[in-house]
Amino acid sequence: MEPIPIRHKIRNEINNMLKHTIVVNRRFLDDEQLIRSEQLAVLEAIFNTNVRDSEIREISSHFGPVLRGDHPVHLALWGKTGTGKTLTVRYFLGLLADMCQEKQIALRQVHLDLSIPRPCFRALNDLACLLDACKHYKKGIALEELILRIENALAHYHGYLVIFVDEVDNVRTDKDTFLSFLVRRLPQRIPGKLVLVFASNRLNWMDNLDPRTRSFLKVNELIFKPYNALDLQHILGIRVKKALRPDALDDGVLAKIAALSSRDHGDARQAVALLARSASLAERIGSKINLDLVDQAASDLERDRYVDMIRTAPTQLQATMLAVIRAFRMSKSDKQDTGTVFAIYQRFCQQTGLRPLAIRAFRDLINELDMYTFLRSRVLSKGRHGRTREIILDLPPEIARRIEEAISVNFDLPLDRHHTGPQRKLYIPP
DNA sequence: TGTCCACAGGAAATACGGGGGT
DNA sequence: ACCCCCGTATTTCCTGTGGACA
Repeated sequence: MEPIPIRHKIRNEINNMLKHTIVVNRRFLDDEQLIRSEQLAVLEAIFNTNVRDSEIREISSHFGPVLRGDHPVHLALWGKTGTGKTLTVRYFLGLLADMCQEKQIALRQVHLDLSIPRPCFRALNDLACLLDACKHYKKGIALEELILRIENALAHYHGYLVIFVDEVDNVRTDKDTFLSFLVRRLPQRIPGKLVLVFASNRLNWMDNLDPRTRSFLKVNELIFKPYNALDLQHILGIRVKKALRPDALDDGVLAKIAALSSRDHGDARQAVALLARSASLAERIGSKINLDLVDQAASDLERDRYVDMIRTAPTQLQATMLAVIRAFRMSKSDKQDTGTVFAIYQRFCQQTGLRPLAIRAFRDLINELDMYTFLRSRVLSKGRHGRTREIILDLPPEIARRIEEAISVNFDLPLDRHHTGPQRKLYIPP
């Protein structure tokens, strides 16, 4: 007698869900799941609404001379994340490669993606891999050796070589070495025609560069403006058409998503993510996507961003964050200083067996948390009572609680008492 | 006016572990 | 197997400092 009602229940449940299906084709809400041709189709649809028209025209005229056999100067692109630099350039370079092939012009293009920060060494290593010059090394090989291998790999190539350096300013240690190699040394050592394309999200990334490199660097600059609400509406509209049922949206939902996204970043990827999240919330409660759901989705996304970040962060950074949270919980004051938080951190280390860091390193961790907006801090002098960094935690309590949870889970696991493992930098989701 | 607190944060030194060369 | 080099994380050492208080 038991199984039948359950079967009914399940059947009802599923039917109910199907009835409320909003997402017809989920893949179009997530670029990662699209195959290349679909990505290009979406991209072309976007370009066809004239959204990145002027930028494409500029890039075309920059590279046009290649088809005549001329050698264009380098190109520097500036624009915030999610303004389509990467996609536009890759799309364009793919097209250019095709055209060159038709005309029997040798052109090789590589995409050096530095979207996660890495030191000069890693960056060069990646480049070497892209050029099939060597395998991936972790350490232990001299920079000079890497450079020689890259040069050797290109020693007999006479055509064009376009290197698209994505997010240049993510080269942390020794950006000068990296760029001076690309800009000054490489062109002189290889017979091919080198064209560099730099993309960056800081306008002034060239300012604090070795002056010798800068004077060597002849570039054409191009700025990608953040998408405005209207552009975003176009972009979202295309996704909606491909992914959702036609009547799934309330009036004004698209406009609201576009407005929210353009207000605080103008990032198309985040706008699409917000749409996707709203859709899945709507599906769960079986309604259309309405304005309230958009708000809720926005706050969910923010929460997830923090929690994901802290979960993938190095152990010591997690411990620091936990110490900060505990400090606030214990004192009820809305301000804390480095000393007190450090004491709490040390006690925490004692309890869990984590090897405590010295105060100097701890201060750097606090700064890192500040950078990623887990907290706010500023140096403050209290006269006789010394000077300290005042720490303010202004995360919504709900988010703070989730963060604490995520960290605690991590520390419940048995710990390596002599943990001295290398500290990874915080992973920033693209 | 000078003192002195309680740190900030730069620089140099050290520790560490991977990896090539032999 | 051994040595040495390298990049990176962390420590040690150090100088600097805004302003309340005497």
